[in-house]
Amino acid sequence: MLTPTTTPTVVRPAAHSPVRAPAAGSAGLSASEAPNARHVARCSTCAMRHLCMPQGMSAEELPKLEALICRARAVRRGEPLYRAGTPFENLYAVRSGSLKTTMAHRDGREQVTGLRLAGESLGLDGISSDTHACSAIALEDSSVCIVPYEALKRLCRESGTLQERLHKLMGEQIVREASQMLTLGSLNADERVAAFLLDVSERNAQRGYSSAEFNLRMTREDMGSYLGMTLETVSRTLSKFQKRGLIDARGKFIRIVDLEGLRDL
Amino acid sequence: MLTPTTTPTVVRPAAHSPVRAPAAGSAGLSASEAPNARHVARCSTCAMRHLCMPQGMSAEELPKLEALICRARAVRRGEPLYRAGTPFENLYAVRSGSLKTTMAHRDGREQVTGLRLAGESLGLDGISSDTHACSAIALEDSSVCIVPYEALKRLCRESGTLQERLHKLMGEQIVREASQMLTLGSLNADERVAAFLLDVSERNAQRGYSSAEFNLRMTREDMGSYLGMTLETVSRTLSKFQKRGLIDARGKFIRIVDLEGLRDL
DNA sequence: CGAGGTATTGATGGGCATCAAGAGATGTGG
DNA sequence: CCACATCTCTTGATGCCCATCAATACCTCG
Repeated sequence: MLTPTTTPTVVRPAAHSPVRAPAAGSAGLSASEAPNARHVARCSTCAMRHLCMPQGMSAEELPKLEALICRARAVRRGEPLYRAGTPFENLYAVRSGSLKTTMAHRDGREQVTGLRLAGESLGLDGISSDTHACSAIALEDSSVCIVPYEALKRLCRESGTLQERLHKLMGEQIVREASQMLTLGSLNADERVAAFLLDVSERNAQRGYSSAEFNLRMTREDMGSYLGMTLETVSRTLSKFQKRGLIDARGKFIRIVDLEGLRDL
Repeated sequence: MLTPTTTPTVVRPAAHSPVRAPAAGSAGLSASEAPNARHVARCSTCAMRHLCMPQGMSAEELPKLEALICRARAVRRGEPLYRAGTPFENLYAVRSGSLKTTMAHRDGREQVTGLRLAGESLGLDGISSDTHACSAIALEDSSVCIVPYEALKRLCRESGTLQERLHKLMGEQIVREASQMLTLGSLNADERVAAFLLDVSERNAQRGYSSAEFNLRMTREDMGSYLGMTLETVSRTLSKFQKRGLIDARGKFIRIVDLEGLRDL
């Protein structure tokens, strides 16, 4: 359902990336992105039937689902997919690229509350009040699948499998956020940065990308904001990890050298 | 649905509370708790039809819903309603009393991740993996309504209203947790404590209790854990607020004197 | 190439953790 | 009902982690 039509077999090399991540895995799905059809593209070779409903959805339900989700939208780096305060209509799944979610305090202070990588879902923050509580900003030129919420809800009433998927998706976000509360509330700077790197690594692995190296498109400031610390402390911590031989960081490209070492912080 | 059969008109005086909170509001619902029927009690005078589905549920759907939810469970202070790692089967709604949710880090460090007051729901942390990610511990002798999740899911497919309610409930938790991430990541000690007091105050108001004064059954340590600081800092901060005339705190009983003052921190 | 955003590294100070001691609250058993 | 043990809270003294300020180097893109 909210698994997008992305290409988990290939680590998309970043424009201007100093180092290229090698391909990893091989799920045998062909890419389907149409980078030139900018704002609305059909997911024609949509791999949905493989990716979205792995656990048995009846044959008659499938076409409805595909009809629902087969729209895509491109978002340029720095641009919002949606803004806090705007009406909630759609859920999204990241097809390619990555986005950050941010939330603002009453006084205007803004904080990064989440990072969404290719294959992950987006927009659940709008369900509670029909208005988005967060903004979603592209960290690089990205593409998302659009899932109209009202239509999805209707489908969920017809398909228990789909309902189950949606519930799990929400449940996962609840647990992920609680876990981030732990990070922010209990860990020191080193532990926070390590936890973050391990989290991204693991999520990459889950989507079929490399768990050992990746391009983190967030700035140090974004990371700091997400981790409740300053960009300087993030930078210092990464340098320290580098000196200790835990990671190999060159700007936004990060290679994890000693996974266990990071876990043992 | 997950609004329990509680009595929002009366502030239940705490045993051993030095000060009694006055009654507030008057929704005209009679209390229905049976404190002696310890472990399983029928919510016989269940006020569900008033509280749970305020936004139009069809007459034929109601009986099913009542049949589903009409079980209660008592939890003694300090006892778990459920523990992290145990199988997920039910959602809960707090009928009376209050509970904290806690989550443990890999190394065993435990942190309070939430506070649930009478009228609030509990257990969503189990949906994602069929296993609870958090533990729920009673802060005082409490009573909860039990809502079997599988049965609820089935009902949600028959009733769009119910489906909507469940989605909103999950969405609200997602936003609430994101908001707590802001608190932990961006605010200093004073601001955190103020934000917490204001949050509890507002939630009390929403449920028909007093927003100006309440018994916070958490210890200073629980509060500190929830707010990412030490119990000493919590205590100092409350004392400081007291000196400034912002609150009147006597142990666990707290009266908010200057709401605006707290907001303006 | 040059400008603006981004990252690194150093020096300094403050906010909050930590350690400590004592007062108060709570629950129990005689 | 009181005495005692235990938990909880308050307040003080000290030190450390990380924010802040600052300067420079580095990317990245027009």
